[in-house]
Amino acid sequence: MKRSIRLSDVADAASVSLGTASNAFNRPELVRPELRVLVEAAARELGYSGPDPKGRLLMGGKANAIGFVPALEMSVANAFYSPFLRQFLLGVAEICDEKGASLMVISGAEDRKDWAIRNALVDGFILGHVEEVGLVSVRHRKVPFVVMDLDAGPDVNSVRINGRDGARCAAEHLLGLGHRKFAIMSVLRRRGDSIWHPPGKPDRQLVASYPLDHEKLHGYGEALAAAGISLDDVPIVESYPPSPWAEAGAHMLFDKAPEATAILVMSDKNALAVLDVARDRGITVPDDISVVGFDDAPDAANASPPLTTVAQPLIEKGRLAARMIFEEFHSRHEVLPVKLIVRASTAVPKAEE
Amino acid sequence: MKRSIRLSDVADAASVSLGTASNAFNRPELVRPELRVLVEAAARELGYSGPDPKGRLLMGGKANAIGFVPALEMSVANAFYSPFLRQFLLGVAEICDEKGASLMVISGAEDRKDWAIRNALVDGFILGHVEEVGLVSVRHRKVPFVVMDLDAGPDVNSVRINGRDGARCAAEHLLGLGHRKFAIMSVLRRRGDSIWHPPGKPDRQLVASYPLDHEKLHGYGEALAAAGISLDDVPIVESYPPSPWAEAGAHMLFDKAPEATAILVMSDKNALAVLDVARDRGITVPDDISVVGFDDAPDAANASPPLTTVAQPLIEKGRLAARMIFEEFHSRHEVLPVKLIVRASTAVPKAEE
DNA sequence: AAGTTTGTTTGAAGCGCTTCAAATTTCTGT
DNA sequence: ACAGAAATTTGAAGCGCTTCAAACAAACTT
Repeated sequence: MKRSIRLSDVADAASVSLGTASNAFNRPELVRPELRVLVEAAARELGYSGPDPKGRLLMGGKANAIGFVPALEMSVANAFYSPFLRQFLLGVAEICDEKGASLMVISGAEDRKDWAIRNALVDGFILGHVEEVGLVSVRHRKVPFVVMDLDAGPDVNSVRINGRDGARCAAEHLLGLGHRKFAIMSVLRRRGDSIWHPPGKPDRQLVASYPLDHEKLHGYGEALAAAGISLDDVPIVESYPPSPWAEAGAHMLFDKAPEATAILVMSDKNALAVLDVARDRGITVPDDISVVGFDDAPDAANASPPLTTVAQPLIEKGRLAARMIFEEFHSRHEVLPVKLIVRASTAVPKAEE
Repeated sequence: MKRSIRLSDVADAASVSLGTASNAFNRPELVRPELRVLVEAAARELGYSGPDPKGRLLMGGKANAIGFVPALEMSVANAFYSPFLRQFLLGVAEICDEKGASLMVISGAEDRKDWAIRNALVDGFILGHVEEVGLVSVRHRKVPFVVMDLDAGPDVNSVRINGRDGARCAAEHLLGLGHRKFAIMSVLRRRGDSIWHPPGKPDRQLVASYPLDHEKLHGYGEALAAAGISLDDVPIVESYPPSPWAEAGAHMLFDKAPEATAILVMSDKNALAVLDVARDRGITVPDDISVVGFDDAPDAANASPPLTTVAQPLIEKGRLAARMIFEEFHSRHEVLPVKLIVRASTAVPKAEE
């Protein structure tokens, strides 16, 4: 097959003009039936099977697909592996089905993500937890896009959850139970050893966390402040959630902050690791220590003990993001509410002995 | 923005030829540094940010993505919802990551699937459990593709599991335990009431099942035949796996074939429903009846009782399929082995009373 | 200084298709 | 049978970019 057959070949073979051949395929009602038959016959004869989408695309066509860009440190596989992303993408997929559009998970290791975004054949983007670099590339594409859990300026569509609120509720719940000694576990964004932030230093900064986690930190801080506790006096550990890093972080927590009676964790993945490590060390949850997570991951409810956590409407988040693309919203900012789900990993603190 | 800026505008502004401008972006080493800077300046000036992939594509470019086409009756959401597809796609995604390609889940309700395939901007296709119609469209695209669990002729790449083998093992396992009274539950492909195939009629045909399920049926038949039991004498029910259809099928089974001591189920989703219904009806598995599934879905191991099933290497299947696309295999047919996983849903039959 | 090389830039020819104004044919009504 | 309306068809102009042979320049040779 030296050169593939194209529409003009078919047109010639059927002795009609290129325009008519095109219509025969795309707007058959405009061409006389007998001619249409002629064109179809010629096409069959030549082994031609409908216009190549590549050509159509150029002439102002849509790709009929939207792209999802995973966070910088993630890959395509994460979309099918991470329960978090899966739920979110389920929501996105629902809307895609509704609109008849395909969903493309954009590949690309960190250094190629930029290239991938610039070259993806899609009509719009949903950006996972991007950092600046992704934003720059996607802006260049001049297609609608929306970012998740990030305020990237007033002109950038975004869908976020109210992390601050959720965190506040979580902390208030524990305070209400009587806890006064806390420790916080945040999410380290990239693979690496857990980072320890000892209490007592004012204005500590998280090292490599998602912007949303900074919000959560404020939320915790607010609630604690209202109870007269300064965030500065609470130890914080940042841990990369995959095993074994999360476990290492949990150990760090138990080792360096043995006095804490309650742990505020910013992700269920980390929280579940805390539960595991606690069990290994013979620490009973919630009798010895309370743990509250964030996200309400699918397995949080089945953990032992079932995890108290802050649920976020992942599917709804996905739906909303997708709608923003398809309906070409502008400067739209949605902040979704979260909800504290009390399960069995929290209880009143053990009486001082 | 009346008309978006294009490469030729930049070329003009920088007073260089279109070709040079193109090179400045794509093969900078070919153009003198000072000129390159000039072009870049002009681009920045005009707000132009790199060649539009649409243009590039036409000139023999790759889309840098492969497409996955879900079974006719499925949608994009299934890719993130069904544990089966998710595992499979995880394997596909791994290879995509390796190759730096994106993964597109092709949308399309039944009547638009054809259109979607013909217009998807991808370099190759992986076809879920397609029926003929998908095959026809994808063939037209003249790009590499591979079909799953289907022998679509010697010239069509395929990745399959050895369903016959798996089914045979499952049946042999039950025969080995001493079972002689069987019932079979197959997978109805489309939404609809369960279909009952009473025993005794020779040459019964499944109504709307996957080709793979026909293979499985043969496998069951082989094993039974070796034990002197004719497949014709085994009742069969076909059920659509989602709730509540599977449950209805299970009820049908218990109602119409109460004598069976063992149920051979062709999918874990259906098998889990059988387990549920049995519990509801006060039938104890495996004491009263044995159940064996197929696929080893993620929750099969956590069912109560844990389900005996035939595991298939889903991830590996995905990897293999993806590799076939990227490495442009021709006429390659891989048949992957399956493995019986004995758990607690099977036991020796209850002694006759 | 004429003849080679080597390094750059240009111009034009596509890639495969859609669109639309203008030209042509067919149909209506009388 | 004929003007005017309606239905079809045509031809040409792009869509935005890449490629490649040819043209040109500057740097070497002998």
